[in-house]
Amino acid sequence: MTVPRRRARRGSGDLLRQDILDATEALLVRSGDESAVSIRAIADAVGVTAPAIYLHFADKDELIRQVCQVQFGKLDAAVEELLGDVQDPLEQLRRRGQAYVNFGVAHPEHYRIMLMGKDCFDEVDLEAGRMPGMASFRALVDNVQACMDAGTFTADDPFLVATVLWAGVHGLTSLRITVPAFPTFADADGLVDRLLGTMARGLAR
Amino acid sequence: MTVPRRRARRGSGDLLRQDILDATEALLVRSGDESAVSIRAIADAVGVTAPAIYLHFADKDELIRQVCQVQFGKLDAAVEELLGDVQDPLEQLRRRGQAYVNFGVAHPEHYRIMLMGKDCFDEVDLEAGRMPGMASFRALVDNVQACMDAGTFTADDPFLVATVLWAGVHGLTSLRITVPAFPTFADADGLVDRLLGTMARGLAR
DNA sequence: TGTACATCAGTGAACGCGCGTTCACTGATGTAC
DNA sequence: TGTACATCAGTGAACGCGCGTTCACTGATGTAC
Repeated sequence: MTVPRRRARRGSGDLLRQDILDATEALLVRSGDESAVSIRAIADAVGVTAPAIYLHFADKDELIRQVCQVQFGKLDAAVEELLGDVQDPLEQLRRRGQAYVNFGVAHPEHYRIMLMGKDCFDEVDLEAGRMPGMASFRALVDNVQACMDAGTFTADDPFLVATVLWAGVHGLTSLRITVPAFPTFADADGLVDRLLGTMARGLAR
Repeated sequence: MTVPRRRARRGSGDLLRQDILDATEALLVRSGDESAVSIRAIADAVGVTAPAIYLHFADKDELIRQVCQVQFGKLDAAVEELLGDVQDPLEQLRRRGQAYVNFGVAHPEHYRIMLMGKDCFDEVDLEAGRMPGMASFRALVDNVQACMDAGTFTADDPFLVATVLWAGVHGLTSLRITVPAFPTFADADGLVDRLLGTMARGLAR
């Protein structure tokens, strides 16, 4: 254990809970993948023994899932922030894509867990339509709709169009994560623009 | 061990080698992911004890890598086969995309290992430009070039354009693998066509 | 045709390891009288 | 103000497990004489 932790005051047990979440995220960032992040390593990073984790989370799965949800929130925030006060819906779309890819490449391990792993989504959540990241997707759908309303895109099912756009941007993100050495990935930003430009042109009226 | 194996004749040790490769692939298909496929499970499936594996492969990594390479070959073959004798380069491109996605969705675990895992590519291979699947990508580049030559696409760097197309198709493939329950994935084939149609239109002259 | 011997495919048992999780416990903290 | 007690955050040791890998070996197969 790096440095043992002082015990929390009574009724303040939840402080540790937050620290566990933070430490788990930090370990995921550093060590790479989920299976490399053990309960013992997390406990050690927090300055506590392994069983203490179970005072705050039912099991490892629940802990990891919570971390994922937080990450989806951060992705959302990153995208919205880069949008700034841009009004043009097409430019919004472009920025959305850029922010998405940038986030994924900057947090490859989180992106992996969120969208490239197994059991990314709780079955219960899925069935109930409460998929994490769904809010973000809905914002994309609205953006596509705005492009159609503005006459920039041909009128079409915005949900389907958004899926296609998402696929493209996700494809670029995940390939940059798994095959970073691929030659054309050198000019990364250019590639996103190119992808979105191509798609926008294909969707244009 | 399900059913013990008869020992190979002298000089025929390589028979087991092939059986090990096959069994590993089969286990990957069934059980899902790499870490779930253990040396012991492989040996058991072949009808042999675990140490026997090491007579044919230096370690687990090498075994898995070999399986991956075989899979890349199969993906290649699947794509080329669906091409048939189509001449129109744009239609070729469309079929290429369809075959790619179909292969990925039909062999999700292999696709995972090939293009969604960590350490997909041997560093040595990468540095030498001998990336598995590179042959397949080059064929895509040629196809794009053909589209340009035919005047279907605007003249451009075919390598970059191929990257963008790959990203799109890979995105769709991998999302269908990780988030199969996503609503718009119901009409799977339609989605590939839509994606490729949009991109083709965006690249058109 | 028979026998001694080298080869080599494969075995059986064990190694050390790290994992998630459990369980009985300790001891600091706060509360009641 | 002091003391007994309940609470609860966290500990220490251990559980069983499956993993990749090693190592000394066995015994069938082929070969030389």
